[in-house]
Amino acid sequence: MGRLSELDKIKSCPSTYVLAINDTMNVLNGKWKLPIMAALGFGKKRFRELERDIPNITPRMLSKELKDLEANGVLKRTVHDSIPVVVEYELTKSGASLEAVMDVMIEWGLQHRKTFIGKY
Amino acid sequence: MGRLSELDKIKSCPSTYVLAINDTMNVLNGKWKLPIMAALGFGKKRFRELERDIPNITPRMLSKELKDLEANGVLKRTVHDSIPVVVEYELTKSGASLEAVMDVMIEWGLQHRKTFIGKY
DNA sequence: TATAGTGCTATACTTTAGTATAGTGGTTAC
DNA sequence: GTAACCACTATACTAAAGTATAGCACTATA
Repeated sequence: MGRLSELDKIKSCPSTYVLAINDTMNVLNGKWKLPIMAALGFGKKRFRELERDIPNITPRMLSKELKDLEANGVLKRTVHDSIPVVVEYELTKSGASLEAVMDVMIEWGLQHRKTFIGKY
Repeated sequence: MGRLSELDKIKSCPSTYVLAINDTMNVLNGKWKLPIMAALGFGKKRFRELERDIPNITPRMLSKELKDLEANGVLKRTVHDSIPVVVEYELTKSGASLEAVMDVMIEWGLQHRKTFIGKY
């Protein structure tokens, strides 16, 4: 109840909730963030692993997007001080919680494609 | 049950579900689509009304984004053949159903901002 | 008939996002 | 010692997204 009415309160003010939605969308913005998050959904991975798992991504973009995602607190970069160094990337709790958001996006996307292809 | 396992099946294949998520994100992509959808959340509006309600949008962008949104089937453009003509834009059923997706984005966005500001 | 509003479009430009290609400094395997 | 792998960075470019400014065809109002 308290939760629902809080959401309702926010939704009565577009400029506020547009900000909140933008916060969410910005985390996944661009061509490569989603594939990266998806690749990390199965567990921690190293830089070169990600580069191989995500077709056509360049190291430049991978590096940049990993930094963005880390800055947004949805993934964590760990440097193991072994020799040679091993660098691993994994989702944070916040990043993992994005899965719930992605789930509803998957459902809407599939539904939309169904009704859409039917019409046109 | 059938629904949940369908989602699970899709989620086991990243290339498929990344597509579905992209379908959803593309509908709201760019700087202006979300503000437009938000403005139409309260009911039908005319072109100039939208232009006034959305700060700093240019008619060029408004026109372009309205076309995109219409092409994506989330809003409908109606020309009333009165004199002078009145053009109205409103959400379709599909567009209105996006609200559920936006709701979870609002919740994640707010939660994320809370934990995030706490940390940095 | 001049002024203002509606619903746009056209042209030119800037800014941001993404690509292509090469290279660095370290490590290990042959 | 040279070839190859790791985790990137640097430079230069192209393409896409967004902005600025002006204008058009129409109607309504004074």
